[in-house]
Amino acid sequence: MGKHDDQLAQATQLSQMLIDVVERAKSDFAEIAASFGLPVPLARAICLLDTPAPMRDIAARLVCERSYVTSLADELEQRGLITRVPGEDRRVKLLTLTTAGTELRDQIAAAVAVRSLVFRRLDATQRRQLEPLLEQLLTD
Amino acid sequence: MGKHDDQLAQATQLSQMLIDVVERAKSDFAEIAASFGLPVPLARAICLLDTPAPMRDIAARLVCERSYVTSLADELEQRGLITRVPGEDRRVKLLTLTTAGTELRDQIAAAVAVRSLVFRRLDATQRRQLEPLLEQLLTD
DNA sequence: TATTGTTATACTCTATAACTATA
DNA sequence: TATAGTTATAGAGTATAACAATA
Repeated sequence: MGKHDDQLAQATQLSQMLIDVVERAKSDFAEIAASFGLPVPLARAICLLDTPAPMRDIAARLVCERSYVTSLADELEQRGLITRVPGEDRRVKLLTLTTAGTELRDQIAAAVAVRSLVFRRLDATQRRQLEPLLEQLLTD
Repeated sequence: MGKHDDQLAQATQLSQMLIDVVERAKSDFAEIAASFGLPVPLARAICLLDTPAPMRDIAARLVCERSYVTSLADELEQRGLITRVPGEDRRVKLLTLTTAGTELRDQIAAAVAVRSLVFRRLDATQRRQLEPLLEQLLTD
C-alpha cells in the first residue's frame, strides 16, 4: 500500500471517529430532550429561538422545509412554549418564546453545554488545539 | 461572564462545529450514495460487508434492530448486490456481497475516502494533531 | 409575479411484537 | 429455554404540491 493509500485510510479512520463523537453527542442531546419531555425536533427548534425569528429563517437553520416548521410551531404553541407574533411584513410570523419557553430553552442549553464531550473530556489546551482544525475542516 | 462560563461557551461552539463537519460529511455520503442509485441505509449497509457477516452483527454495527436488517437485506438481494449464505449454525445467514456488490462497495468506499473533508482539508501534520483529540473525546 | 406560511398527503427510516426454525 | 432471522404493523420525522394572503 502506497503513501497515498495510507493517508486515505488514516483520513477514513479519523472521519469515522468524528462521526462517532457526534453520534454520541446526538444521543446525549436526545436524552436531555427526553428528560424535559420533548421530542428531539422540538428541542432543536426551541434552542434556535434565543431571539424571535421568522419561520422561514428557522427552516433555513434547521435545513428543512417551511411546511415542517409549521408543524413544529403548531406543537410548540400547543405546549405553550412559543407564540406566533406577526411581523411588519404581514406575511411573516415571528416565532417567539413565551416565559415558560425561555426558561425551558435556558435549561436545555445549560444541560447540553455541561454534558458536552468537548467540555467534559478536553482541557483548555486541547480545546485550543481543536479549534483551528475544525475551522480548517469548515472553510469553503 | 466568569471563566467557567467562557469555557462552557467555547465548548458549545466547538461542539457545534463538530456537528457541522459531520453534517457535511453525511450530506457528501448521501450524494455519493445517490450517484450510485442507492438510498443511504443501503449504502451504509453495503459498506460494512467487506467480509460476509451474520445479520445479527450487521444490526449491532448499524445500531438497529434485527428486523430492520431483514428489510435491508431484502432490498440488497433484490438489487443483486448480496446473497444470504447459510452459516454452519443453520439459524445464521451470512450476508455476502455478489461480484456486482463488491464492485459497487469498492467504488463507494473509494469515493467516500477521496471526498472526505479530513482527507481534502487537512495535511498530514494536522491529521496527526486531530487524532489524539478525537481519541480523548471517545475514551470511556 | 414572487414570497410567507398553511394544509393535506405521502414517503423514508426505523422500532415493536409475535412468530419460525434451529440450537 | 435461548437465539437468528422473519413478518406485519406502527410510529417518528420529514418532504411535496397545491393553496391563501400579502408584497
